[in-house]
Amino acid sequence: MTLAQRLGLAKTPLFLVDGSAYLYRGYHAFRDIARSDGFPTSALFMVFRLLFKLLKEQQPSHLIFFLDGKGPNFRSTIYADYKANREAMPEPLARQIEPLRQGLALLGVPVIVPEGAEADDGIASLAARFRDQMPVVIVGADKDLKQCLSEQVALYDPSGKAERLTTLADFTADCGITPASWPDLQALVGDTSDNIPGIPGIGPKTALELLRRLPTLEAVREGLETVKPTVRQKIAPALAELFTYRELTRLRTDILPDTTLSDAALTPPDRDALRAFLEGYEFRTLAREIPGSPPEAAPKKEPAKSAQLSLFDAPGTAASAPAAPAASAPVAAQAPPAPVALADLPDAAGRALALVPLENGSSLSFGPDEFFVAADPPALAAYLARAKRVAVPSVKALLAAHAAFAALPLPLWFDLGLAAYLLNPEARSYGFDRLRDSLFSDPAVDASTISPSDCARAGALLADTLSARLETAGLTSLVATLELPLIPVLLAMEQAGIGIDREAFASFATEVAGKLAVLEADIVALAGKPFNPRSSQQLGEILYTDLGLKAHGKTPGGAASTSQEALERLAGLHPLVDRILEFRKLEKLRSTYLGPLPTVADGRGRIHTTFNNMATATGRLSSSNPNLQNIPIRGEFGRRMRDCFIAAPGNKLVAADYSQIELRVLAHLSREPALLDAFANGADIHARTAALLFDKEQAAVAPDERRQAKTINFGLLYGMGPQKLSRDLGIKLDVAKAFIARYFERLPGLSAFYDGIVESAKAQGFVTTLAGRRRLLPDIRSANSQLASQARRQAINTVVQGGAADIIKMAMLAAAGDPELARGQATLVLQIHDELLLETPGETAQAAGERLAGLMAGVYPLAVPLEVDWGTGHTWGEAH
DNA sequence: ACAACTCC
DNA sequence: GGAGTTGT
Repeated sequence: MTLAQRLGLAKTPLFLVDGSAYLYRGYHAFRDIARSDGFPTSALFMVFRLLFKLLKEQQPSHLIFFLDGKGPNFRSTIYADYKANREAMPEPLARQIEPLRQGLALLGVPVIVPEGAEADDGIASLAARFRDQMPVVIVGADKDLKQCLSEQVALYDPSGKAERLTTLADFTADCGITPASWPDLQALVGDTSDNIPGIPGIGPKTALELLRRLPTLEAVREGLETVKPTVRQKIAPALAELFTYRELTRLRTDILPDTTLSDAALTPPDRDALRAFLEGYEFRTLAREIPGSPPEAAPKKEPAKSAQLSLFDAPGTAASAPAAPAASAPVAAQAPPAPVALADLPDAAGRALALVPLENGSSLSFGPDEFFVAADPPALAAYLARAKRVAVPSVKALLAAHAAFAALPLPLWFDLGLAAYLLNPEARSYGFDRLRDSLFSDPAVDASTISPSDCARAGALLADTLSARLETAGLTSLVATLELPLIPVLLAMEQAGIGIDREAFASFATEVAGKLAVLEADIVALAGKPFNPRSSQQLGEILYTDLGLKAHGKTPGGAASTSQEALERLAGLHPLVDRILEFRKLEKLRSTYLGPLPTVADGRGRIHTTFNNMATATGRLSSSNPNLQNIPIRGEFGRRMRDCFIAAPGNKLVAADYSQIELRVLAHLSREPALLDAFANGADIHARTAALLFDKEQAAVAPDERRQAKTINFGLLYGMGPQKLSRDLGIKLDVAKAFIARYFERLPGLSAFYDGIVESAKAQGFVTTLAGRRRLLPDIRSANSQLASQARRQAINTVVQGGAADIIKMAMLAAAGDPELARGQATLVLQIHDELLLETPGETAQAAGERLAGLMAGVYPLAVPLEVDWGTGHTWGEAH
């Protein structure tokens, strides 16, 4: 049944397709789809499959495919943060745009790219303009499109398994407000994907309740006195911003003034060219759907369906010439590399900006991967060696680009990204472009003398600005003694990599795959109908709708949760539940570790991660591509997994980890006598806490009491709230509250320490760690109690987690610079927050372990001893 | 983009 | 509390 029939329309509607949305969705959903030569085709596949479905089922006469306009649009001029946390279009997706335009031209589908606006704005404008001439169906899934709904305009999302048709009636029944109030709703609730904060503490429920009575922000402002005080308090201070947010969400209805209905008319496709195009991207099933295609031997998928495929014969049948493919001008032309120049050369006048264009006229660029267009790195390095200071976006990236730079003395470098990170470790990114732009919007900086395109001068100004700020913030020595020296160490670790045992991986993977196949068959049989157990959505439907099980908790998105925690509460109620839990465990193992890791190993069977030193708010490192900091260790498969990581032949691995480093940092900072005493005497800290909490001798503590104390001890590092504790422990909220109260009563030093942190954070606006690292926490002064207590938890966690991060970074420096370890040819290979992994010739392994443990334990004197557990072995599992 | 899972 | 990766 066509949509026209379902909607009771007399005419075939005009279809307006939110193309950009489907490109991204296809790109994300089928990341792995690519042509056999590796060219990514995921988004193309999604779009053409969608269009074929539409053309086939709906037989439209008019349809427009919209893409987002390039570059900044009017929204960023209203609000600088708009979509600020959205990255540029990923390169594999960008490469599909030109082919997409060609294919659409062959298909006869008109494409519109609204200039300075987004696809949604074009859709809203044309829907409003044409809806009186013919009914409109918007094809898309973006929730903001809901504001376009009217009697003549419906919203349709055919992608995915369950297609969705939303009409005005559906919307009204659902929300109880008119579509025109949608932007007002979003302004209140916020939208993370558009970086619209909304009002903290106001969710969809509160906002809808409000808007049903007062349907616009204006009405809310007028009737503010009638709003109940708890809500009013949250809204009142942000009233002005709310209007800005609404403008961002509100789609424009006044653009594309010159577009007429005839621009939306489909033209007949060039079937042969289209078929060749689809085959060229290896979309063989799609190609075969085009009438006149050779039936092809084997596949029995859709035998005689081509009879329905009159779609391509739509309105005027004549096989007229296809519209010319979009100009084949280089759409994806890369932005020209920013010319750079950041060396402060000694000069009579003080300094001259360097120029860095070299003899051959090439220049340095600041791309994350490529620093050189054509420059000769050794020549450049020699040139830079004459400088007093060289500022670069990322020293680590530069050193990684060519070994020649490693010869330059470390103090020469000024790392712009690192400086910006240390000044505010919560900013989104520290790329040069972002930093440069920030200069021009910073009221404290006079950037009037430089032009935005002059990267050389911008870079130098940035270096001056950041360096002065580091000084003011007391961060200079952190850079000089810890963060900068760590950079070559991290790079060396990345380059060393860690070996894997390919055979161990293979046999483990085979075993897991076998178990998964059995489980999946079982699961589907138990469910009674085919479904994908990887999909939480489908699983929720089976569990909570079909089987009628009771859901425990919801996801932030409002759906019934199928999380491990929720599922474990259902254990025993249905055999499906246990299998799903088992399936999830194995599937995670397969998809995250067993499958991908062997494929990223180099020719010598070693995996090289990237350690990011500007990623976390607390000063920890992070690891990515692949992440080697979350390799399983617990559970029945942990050991086996770590046994897949091995030393090179003749070598051994040494694993050394700090015991309870965060609790020790806490003991040190708080000087709480009970903690100091426990650690000084090598006591079991959790048992000791339990003894204190339950008023008994440590020897009399029951295992469950120890477990509870352990949960509290950990919760405490995270700033702990009674809610989370009661959930984790499975106890009532007031019991948890009483528990916490008693805890602080017995450990008064902690209580005082926490108060002190919060007080100083309030006074200064930031907290600092052992090494002087800082984190800004403006929210700690917020009148919004939710925000304030979140900031309070972050304050506590940052000094503890960040302090531990400082210590292990010092240990890494000590290990990397230690002559004894160097003599034994021991090299660092991994850091996992409280653990260091070293690879060393078998003969020196024992000595290296002892040495490493000694260095780690002695690197920073705390009020309690730092204990280090260590071991060696051929595999990582063994070394533990 | 979200939900789920891994680690410390 | 802090991360990264996978799947849909």
